[in-house]
Amino acid sequence: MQYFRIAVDCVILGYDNDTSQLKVLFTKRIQEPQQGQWALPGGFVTQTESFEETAQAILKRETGIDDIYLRQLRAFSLTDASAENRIASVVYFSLVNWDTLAAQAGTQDSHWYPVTDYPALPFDHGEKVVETLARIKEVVRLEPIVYHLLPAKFTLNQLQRFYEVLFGTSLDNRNFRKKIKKQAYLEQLDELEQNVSHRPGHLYRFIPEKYQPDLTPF
Amino acid sequence: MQYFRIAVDCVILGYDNDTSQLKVLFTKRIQEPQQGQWALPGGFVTQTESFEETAQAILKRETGIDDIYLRQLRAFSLTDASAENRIASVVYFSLVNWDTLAAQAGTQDSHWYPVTDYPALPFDHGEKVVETLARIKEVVRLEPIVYHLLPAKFTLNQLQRFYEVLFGTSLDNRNFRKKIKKQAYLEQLDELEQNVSHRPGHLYRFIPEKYQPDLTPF
DNA sequence: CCAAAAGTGTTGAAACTACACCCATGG
DNA sequence: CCATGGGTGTAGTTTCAACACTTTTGG
Repeated sequence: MQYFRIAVDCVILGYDNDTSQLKVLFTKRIQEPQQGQWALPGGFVTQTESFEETAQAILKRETGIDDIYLRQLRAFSLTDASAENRIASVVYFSLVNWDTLAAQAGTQDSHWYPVTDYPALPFDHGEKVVETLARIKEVVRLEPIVYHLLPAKFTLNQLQRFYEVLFGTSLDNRNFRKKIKKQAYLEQLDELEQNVSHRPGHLYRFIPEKYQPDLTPF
Repeated sequence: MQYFRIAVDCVILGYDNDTSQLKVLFTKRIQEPQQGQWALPGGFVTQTESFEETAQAILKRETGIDDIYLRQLRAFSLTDASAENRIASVVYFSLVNWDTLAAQAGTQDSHWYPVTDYPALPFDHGEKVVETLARIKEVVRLEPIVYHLLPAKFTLNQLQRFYEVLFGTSLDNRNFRKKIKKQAYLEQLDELEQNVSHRPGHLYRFIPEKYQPDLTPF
């Protein structure tokens, strides 16, 4: 009978509103193999933890934040495989609000890379990042998870820019506004953007309770 | 450091065109715990296999079929947990063409239950079935995986009935036909349904190559 | 007053909903 | 000729795509 060690790898994504870039967090590996290389933050599942608890601990360690959107991508079987020391991994992805991050710049041992431009990763970590991004595009179309990546208050144009960055398209501003303003889960606030050197936009916020999944066949 | 055994559990779904029922395959557990109870077919991952290979072996064993649509749902951490003998599980779901099945009736040790009415399952198997069905509804809206469940040649009304069963709604026949006939991946054949005591329907088939995923933001 | 982004409306095309009757086959 | 399900069209409504100019603010 075969026994495995199980690692949890986290694809932690943040969105930098200022530069309109989606970023992913890597950490320097402190152990062999591949010591010193950038890789997905991860850790082994311990005796008493669920996978999700392991993931939460990794997120807390890497970002300092407790309450983070977290969702499993899937399990990968051939991570770092060798007959003697076989490791499986379970990948979680999480979306963090860049504004609430202390270490936006990264540290000695961790760095946020744009998802469009990051170093080669060891093992199957590259595949994990790519698959996560594909999955997020799917989920975004079904549920408004976008809001985990944006500040609590945002303008419609910031929201539009995010969609454009994620899908790599450009959207018609008027049509986008018409469509998004019909969503019940968006609320316009009586506040304006601050400290911008142009006409300030109205701020909106997301009301998760008002989101209802669409259960129609097509 | 904690070591795990990893099981693969398979949620195997088939669609019975005659009764318009979606069914799931259970097998009798041959070992303790819960010996003799109906449960998801499963098996442990061996030394040299990937999870997917394990799943394929289970499918072959249970259905006799090699080439089956197979997709990972996700990993579950607390399956059959005890501190001494901790087991993780990875759930795959697969969609089989009921027509090609030898043992549609089930055997002594395996049985197809309607997804609307099946016995209580041990461990977290019930949760796994429920989550699989929810996931399939999501995926069906994005990709035409429906076709794995239907016979190679089918009528539009059979297809409609399937959607109705899966989503538990009823669809307008004329509108359904208009919509589905626009899909490039459906081809009308020069053949009619056989052996029905009413006007026979035209047969259609699915052309997977013609399916293009929709990559638009909304 | 200039630069920069916010905000707004209309029109034609396409898609969606609702709805009722005739047709082909087997028994 | 009866029962059963197969197959079809239209009209009103809604949604969608395309498109350009005025407004507000900071500097």
